[in-house]
Amino acid sequence: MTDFKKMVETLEQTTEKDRKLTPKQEQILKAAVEIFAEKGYASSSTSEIAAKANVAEGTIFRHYKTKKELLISIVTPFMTKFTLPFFASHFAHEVFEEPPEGLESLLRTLLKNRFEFAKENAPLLRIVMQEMAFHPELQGKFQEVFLEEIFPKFEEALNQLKEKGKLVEIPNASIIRMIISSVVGFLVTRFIIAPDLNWEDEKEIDYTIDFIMHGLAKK
Amino acid sequence: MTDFKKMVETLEQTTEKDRKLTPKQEQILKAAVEIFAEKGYASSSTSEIAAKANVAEGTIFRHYKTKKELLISIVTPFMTKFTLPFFASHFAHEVFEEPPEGLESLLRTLLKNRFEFAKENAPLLRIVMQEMAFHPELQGKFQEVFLEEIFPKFEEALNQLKEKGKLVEIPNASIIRMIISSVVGFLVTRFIIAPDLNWEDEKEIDYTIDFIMHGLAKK
DNA sequence: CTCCTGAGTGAGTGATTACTCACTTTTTAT
DNA sequence: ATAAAAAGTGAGTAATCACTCACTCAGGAG
Repeated sequence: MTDFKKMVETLEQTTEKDRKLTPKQEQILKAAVEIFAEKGYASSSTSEIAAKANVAEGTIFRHYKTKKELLISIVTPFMTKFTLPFFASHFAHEVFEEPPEGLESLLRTLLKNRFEFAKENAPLLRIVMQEMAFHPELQGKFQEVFLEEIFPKFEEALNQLKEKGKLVEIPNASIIRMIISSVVGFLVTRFIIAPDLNWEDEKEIDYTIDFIMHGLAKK
Repeated sequence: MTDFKKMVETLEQTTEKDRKLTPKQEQILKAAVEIFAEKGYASSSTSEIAAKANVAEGTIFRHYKTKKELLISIVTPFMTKFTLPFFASHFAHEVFEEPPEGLESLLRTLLKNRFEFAKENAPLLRIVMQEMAFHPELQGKFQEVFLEEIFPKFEEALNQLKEKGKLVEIPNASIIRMIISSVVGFLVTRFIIAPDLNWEDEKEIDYTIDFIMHGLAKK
């Protein structure tokens, strides 16, 4: 009985992973996210993070062996959550229903989900885009999550649409690149480059979807 | 006669600006570009740059007062050259001729130019994209060059096309965002994210142009 | 109560940093 | 040929960096 209980606890720990955080630990993560986003990882000092978190510098290294480990434990859960919607049941199957707007509803779901997520996690988005280039560990996570999970699902959906003659006949990789360029280009402009403009989000989302739809429609 | 000669020389100096570089100075710039691109500005040390350039560390500071000044004198000419084609005579006027393919030829010229430029300056492209976020001085240059020069010319061209009924009726800012997202998305994927793939450049350029053209065509 | 473990601390450490400066060498002007 | 200016040098410096360590403290188990 106690064994079973422990088993459950262990299971919860491994699935929830980063729950059960000390208050100070949360303060550290919050401060680190803000400072990393503002000045970049390399220009942020652990002493500054400690100060902003109202914590002794040693406390940081009690929980994270190195500064880089702190970065990774910030970025990894973000990347995992970002990809979750792609495994939501209706993503891959949405394509099969409602033939006329198969791609459109797929895109709309995708874009609206990612929009809300980016809105609530703009600093994290910034950190990921900035630091990806320099940390092989992050590139590894990205590959794991994008190339091996998202890309294949995406490709499967595109093949279905091509068979129905709804899509231009160009390589899937090119199509995916164009979709992601448009989506990321919008999100980055909206939340990183010019977050203070007076954005009409609903309209911009519609424009972006129309652009992609017409750009990819069978001629 | 000598006065006239001096005048010409002065004129050449001010127009050519950063010519007449010492050999060592060129070595410094070359090494700095490589190291900045590889590890990022903040993680690059002046001592490492000096070593790679086969130069004493003091020599760097003889020519550039600070490390940041070195970065700026690398990035600024790049940004200036990148915008030059937008003032080439046939860019703004191209729209007026050959009504049927006004936008297409405009895009093709734009993309092919920028493609070749990015190809020859991939490390610089990387540095600009990475460091823009953290250095207000670079953001200022960008604003100067993009918002006050490129954007207006772009808008003018788009308005002409709209009058001819060739373009969707959505805000110019959105159209420009979509075009640039597609172009930059292609260049970044091609030269920064996955430069080692077997790219069929000609085809990808065509796909990208077709995508933009159909995405923006009047419905 | 005692013992133990994990959280929290902050002064201390060696390495590295951007930058300086007194000096030598090279280039240029006359 | 000579002087002045510019280019180049490398040891030296103060500041800052990520990280360590001996320690205190709180609280749960026995």
